[in-house]
Amino acid sequence: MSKLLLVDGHSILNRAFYGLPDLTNSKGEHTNAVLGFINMILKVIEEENPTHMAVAFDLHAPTFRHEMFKEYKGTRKGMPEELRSQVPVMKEMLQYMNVTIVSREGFEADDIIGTLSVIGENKGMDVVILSGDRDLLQLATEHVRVKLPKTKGGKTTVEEYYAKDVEELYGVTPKEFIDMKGLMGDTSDNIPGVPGIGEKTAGKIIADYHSIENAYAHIDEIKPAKAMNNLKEFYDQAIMSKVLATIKLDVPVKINMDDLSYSSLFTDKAYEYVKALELKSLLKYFDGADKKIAISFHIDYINELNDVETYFQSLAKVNFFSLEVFTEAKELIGIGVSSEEGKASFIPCAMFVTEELIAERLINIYNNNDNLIIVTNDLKTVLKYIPFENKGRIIDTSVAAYLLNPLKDTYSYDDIARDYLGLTIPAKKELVGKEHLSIMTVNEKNISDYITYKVCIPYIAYDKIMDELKTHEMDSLYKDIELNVLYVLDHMEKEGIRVNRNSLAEYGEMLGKKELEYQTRIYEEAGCEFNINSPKQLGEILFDKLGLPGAKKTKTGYSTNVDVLNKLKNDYPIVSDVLEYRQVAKLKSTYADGLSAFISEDGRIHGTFNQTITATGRISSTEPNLQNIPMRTELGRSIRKVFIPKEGYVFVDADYSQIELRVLAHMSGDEKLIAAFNADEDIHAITASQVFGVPIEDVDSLMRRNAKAVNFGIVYGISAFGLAEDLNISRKEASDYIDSYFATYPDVKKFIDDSVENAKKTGMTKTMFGRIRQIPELSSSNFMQRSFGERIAMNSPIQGTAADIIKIAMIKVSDRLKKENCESSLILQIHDELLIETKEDEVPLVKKILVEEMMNAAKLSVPLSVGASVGKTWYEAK
DNA sequence: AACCTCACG
DNA sequence: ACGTACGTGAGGTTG
Repeated sequence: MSKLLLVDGHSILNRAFYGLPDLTNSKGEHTNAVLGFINMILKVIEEENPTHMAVAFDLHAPTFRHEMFKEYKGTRKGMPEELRSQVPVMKEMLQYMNVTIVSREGFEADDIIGTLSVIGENKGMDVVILSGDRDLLQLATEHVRVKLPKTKGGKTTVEEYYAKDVEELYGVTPKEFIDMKGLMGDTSDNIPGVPGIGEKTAGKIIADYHSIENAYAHIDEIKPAKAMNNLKEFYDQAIMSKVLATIKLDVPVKINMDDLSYSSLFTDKAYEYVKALELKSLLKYFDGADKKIAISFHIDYINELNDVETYFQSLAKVNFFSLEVFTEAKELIGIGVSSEEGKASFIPCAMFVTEELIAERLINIYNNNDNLIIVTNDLKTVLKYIPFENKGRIIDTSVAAYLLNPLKDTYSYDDIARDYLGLTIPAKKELVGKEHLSIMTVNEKNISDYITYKVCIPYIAYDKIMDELKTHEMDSLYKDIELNVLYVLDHMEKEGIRVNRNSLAEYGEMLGKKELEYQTRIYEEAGCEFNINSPKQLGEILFDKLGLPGAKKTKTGYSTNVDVLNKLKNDYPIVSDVLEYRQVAKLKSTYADGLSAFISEDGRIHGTFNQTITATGRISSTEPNLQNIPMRTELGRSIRKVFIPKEGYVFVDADYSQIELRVLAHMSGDEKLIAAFNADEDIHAITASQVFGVPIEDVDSLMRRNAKAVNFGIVYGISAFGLAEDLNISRKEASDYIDSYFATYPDVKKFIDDSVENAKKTGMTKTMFGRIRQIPELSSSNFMQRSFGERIAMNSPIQGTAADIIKIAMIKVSDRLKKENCESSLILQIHDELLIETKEDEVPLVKKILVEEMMNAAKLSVPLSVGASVGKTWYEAK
């Protein structure tokens, strides 16, 4: 079956332009729309496998009936030059890519697409139309499908419509859709329609009467009366609107379908042009073809114990190999090794080849060859099965790739291959999908491919990725901090934290009772039963049924968050009950019930600490999240009583005081802020005293509260709006606070200005220890996005440096515990806090180690203050 | 899957 | 005019 792909050129280019951040190459040419367009059609081509393809463009600048008009009409500035310049570039690129461009004097792209779709359909082809313009929905039939890409929150989803889908959505057929448009009009397309008839009424009328003409014939039946009268009066205008809205299907295109037959886009000429435009991310498609041929992948299975032993003997002689573990439900299925480009060996874990044997042999090999370097893409998981000692000779490519670009969601082998080798390798999901990975399935073609790629890619990518780290001056950050902290995290995960199961269950029951009490009261106060957990239902009860004031809207309905409810709670008992209910419901579901599901057989919770998630360099914690255990309210905080040390042990907990503000003082070099910290007093009070110019003893609680909010604001990337929101004051007042803050600490002002300026110049921020974070938002043409980028530029160096420092502290603490032969273990990190399960007789030593190593983790121009305390539960130790 | 809400630093 | 404080993860509802 042949398939015709028709692309609405201007419309898709337009979508790409507004959907992507501005992108310029070294010659200053804007290229985002071209890049987005190509990516879009590549994706569609991959999905659809068309046999024929054409792109339609309007011959002149788009006319009134075109989508693009909508976009630039809004600003009344015409098509932005950044986009205009990309139109001829795109056309040229398409020529090089063997894609036929169809344009015709006097006709719009819509009309050409409509005509071609009819021709294609008549020839018995499947037709796919790609456009950003909903008007093209009128072209949908049983065999013509319209694809509408939508960008929502940076992600592109594609809606697809056959005729029946249009009917389902609008209740009218695609042909009737034109009549509907004739009635409702379209201001952005200059289609007047009938006044007073909107989408709803139009849809209903056309659903009932199927055309404007027929509706007019039954004009007396039309409801509501307003619509009837207006249709009477504006009938001619309605008919004219219908004509305007109708896409022509009979353009004399003089195109032979054979001319549109699809062939590879990746021609030599296209390659040259892509290179000239510096569309780096596209080069892989051209390179990819070459490299795929250059590297052939192969896998061997080594099953028998004898062969395995022989293999390990040979492995002991090489100085470099990659290693991956393969597991199912936490059980080791086997290991994969590559010591030659593209060649993988798989050793299944079965019979005499036990997990222990594999681990023992590999550790031996590692320990007996000081020149050996092992590379893997997931070292922390490897360590769970093969507990290598940290000798600094095992490299984790995923952590390296994270340092090079911390903004990505995943750093799997396919990501590494794409980003560092320009290779397109199928992802695990494509190869394995939901299939079970097990000893039984490892020989299946798709699964053995998966194993091969996963094992081979780190081996091949190692050089490139280490080079990149050097180029970005992050080799020390990587080897001295990240690779070491990885072992600490591994240790923390293995240790876990002990939880008192019974106390946790009791805590949950207590919350359950409270939850029920509040629920009953709320139902009474509301006069009906409803789902309090549903913001939608709650909002309707509070603001519609009970008519409470202060309703704020979110995208989907009323906002019912704490800020809104807190303002109402004193006047309305139901609101304070809802707040209480929310609190206990949260504590019960997330913490009491949530945590108990994670308690292992050993009575401990072994969470995961993620090293490659955050944009700033912090660690994150999942399954469960042990970094957001309640603290701020007494009821919540009391859950910390169920976290207990093992027999003969206690907890020692230490945290940094105001580490981010101290980092700010150091990085900005602001004398006065540094002096404030050297005074070793309440920093918010001193700030208040300095900003408001009063002696510290005269600082009242309001002044301190304001100063504290400004301090936070500075760290978050100050904005008058945000501060005003937080303090519930006007923007003017907030702005005055900020001004006086900056007047007091001029070098802080200079520092954050420099941070933003530098980030705009380089596209990224850097921490004291060289950790980078790209900020694509900074080059956005969207004000909000750009402002967000600026705040990120202010915050990331500070939050990131603090993250670097605590990572250093973790390594130093952990090393020191080992050096002093302690049996105590670091078990949790909560951003500025470390928790050590401490053997009772080691308490004084552990306390000393924690405070010393945390304080000495970095040398700043202000002291790093650390507080430590001891307790029989986490609750007591805080 | 998207959204809201809320727990932590 | 734009309409948000920075960084996370999890549970619940809803479409």
